[in-house]
Amino acid sequence: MSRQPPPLQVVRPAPRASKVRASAGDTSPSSTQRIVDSITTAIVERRLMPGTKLAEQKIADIFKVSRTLVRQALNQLSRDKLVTLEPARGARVAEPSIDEARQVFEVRNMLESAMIRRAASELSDAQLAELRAHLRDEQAAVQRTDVSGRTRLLADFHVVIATMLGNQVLAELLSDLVTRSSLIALMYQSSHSAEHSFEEHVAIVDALARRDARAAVRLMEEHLHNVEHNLQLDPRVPDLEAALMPRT
Amino acid sequence: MSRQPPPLQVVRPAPRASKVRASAGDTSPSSTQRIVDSITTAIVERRLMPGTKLAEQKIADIFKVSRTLVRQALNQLSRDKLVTLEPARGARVAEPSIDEARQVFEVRNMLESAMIRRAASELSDAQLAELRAHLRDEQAAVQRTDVSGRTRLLADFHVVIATMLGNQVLAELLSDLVTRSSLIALMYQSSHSAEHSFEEHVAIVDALARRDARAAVRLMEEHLHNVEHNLQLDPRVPDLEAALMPRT
DNA sequence: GTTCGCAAAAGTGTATACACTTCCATCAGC
DNA sequence: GCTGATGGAAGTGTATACACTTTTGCGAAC
Repeated sequence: MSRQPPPLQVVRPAPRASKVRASAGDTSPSSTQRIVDSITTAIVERRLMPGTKLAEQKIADIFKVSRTLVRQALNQLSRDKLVTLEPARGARVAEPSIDEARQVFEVRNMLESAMIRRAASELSDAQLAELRAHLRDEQAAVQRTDVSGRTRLLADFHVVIATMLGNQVLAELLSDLVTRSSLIALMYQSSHSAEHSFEEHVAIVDALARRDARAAVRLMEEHLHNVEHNLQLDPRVPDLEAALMPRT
Repeated sequence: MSRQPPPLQVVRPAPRASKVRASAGDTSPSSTQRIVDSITTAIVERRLMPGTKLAEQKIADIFKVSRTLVRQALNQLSRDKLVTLEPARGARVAEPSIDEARQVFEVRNMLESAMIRRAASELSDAQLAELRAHLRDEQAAVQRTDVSGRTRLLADFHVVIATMLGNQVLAELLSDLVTRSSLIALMYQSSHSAEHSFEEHVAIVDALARRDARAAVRLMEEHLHNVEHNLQLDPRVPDLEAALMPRT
C-alpha cells in the first residue's frame, strides 16, 4: 500500500553525460564525478524515482568505492537540488514542490528569453546549422521512441544555445535548471508530449534563422509556458494522498 | 619578489553570514557550513586575496576539525567558484578571468532586469519601506567607512529584492552571482565607489516607488553596466605581469 | 656558478574505524 | 489485542590512517 518507491534499483553507469561542466579533454573523470553523472542520468531518465532512498553504503558497493566518495557525490547532487539531505537521515531523490517548480520556470523564463533575444542577432549561420543538426537528433530520438535519449536531447537544446553564445556561466546555470526541470516533469507527470516540444524547438530555430528576435522570444516564452502548464501542478491527488499518508 | 600572496592569514570566524541558503531557524549550523561561511566572508571582505593557497590541514587546525570537513567546505566553495581546486595541488582562492567577469555580469543583467521589472509592479508598499530601510543601512555603512559591512550590504541589496519577490530559487542564484561579483571587483580593483553604488540603489528604489518599471529597468541596467565597466578589465598590467611572472 | 637529479617533506586522495543517531522488531505490561 | 518501552541492526557524521603525488631543498656533476 505504501506510496514509497522501492528502495533503490540498479544504477547503471551512464552512457554519456553531456555535461557542460567538464570543459577540456577530461580523459579520466574523477570517481566522484562518475557517481554524480550516473545518478543524475538515472534521475533524468526516470530510472530513479523521487523519494528513493540513496543509502551511502549501497551506492558505494555498486561503484566499488568507499563511502567517502559517495558522500562527496551526494553533497554535489544536493547542491544541484536533485537529492535532499536530511541530517542523520540520509539522502533521497528530491521531490521538488509545486512552488519550487514555479520558481524554476520563472527563472528559466528570465534567462532564456534574454538569451534567445541575443541568439537571434548573434548566432552565425554555421551555428544555426548546428542547431538544425541538433533538431534532427531530437527528431530521430522522438521517432524511435528513445525515451532517455530524447529527454536528454530536448533538455540539451536549451543548453546548446547558451553555449553557442559563448557564455559558459550561463550554460552551466541553465544546465542545472534544465536538469531540475526534468526532475520536475518526471514528478508531475507532464502531458506535454515530446513531439510537441520538438515542434516548438523547430519554430524557435526558424525564428532565429529569420533573425526575428521578437518572434523567437515569444515562441520561447510560449514553449516554457506550455511545458510548465502541462504539468499536473494542481494540488489534487498528491495533497490528499500526502495528507493521508504522511511519509514517516 | 613574487607576486604570490602570503600563504594564508588568519581566518577569523565570520560575524554573521546573511546567507539565503539556511532557510529556517537553523540554530546550529553544521561545522562544514561554518567553514564555508567563514571563508566566503573572508574572501568578500578582502581578508583573503585571490590566489591564496588554502591548505586543508592548516584550515582544519584553525577550525579545530578534521580535514574531512574542510574538504567538504572547499568542495562547496569550488562549486560557488570562489575557490579553484587543482587535482593533487590543492585549493586556492579563485582568480576569475576577465572573460568570466564579463559572463557573470551578462547573466546578472539578464536576471536582474527581468527581476526589477517584476518588482516595480509586485512589491508592496511595506516591502518598499523595507528596501528603504536597507538603503539607510547601506548609507550608514558607507558613511562610517565600514568596508566589510558596506560591501555586504551593497551586495545584499540585489538579493533582498529577489527574496521579496518570493522566488527562493532566484534569490539563491543571485546570491551566488553577487558573491562572485564581489570577488571579481576585488580582483580587478573597481574604481566604482561605494557612494556611487549607493546612490544608484536609491534611484532604483525611487523608480520602484513610482511604479515606473521602465525607469527601474533602465537604472538597474545602468547600475550593473557601471559596476562592470569601472573594473580595470583592460588586459594591461595584469597581462604583462602575468606574462613575465608565470605562476609556476 | 649554474643545472640537473634525487630524496625528504608537505600535501592531497581514498579507505577505514568508530561514535552516535535513527529505525525497526520484539516483548512486557495493561 | 493494543500501547509503549527496549535492544539491536542499519545508517550517518567525523576522525584518522595510509598510499600516492607534488613540492622543495640539497648536493653532485659540469
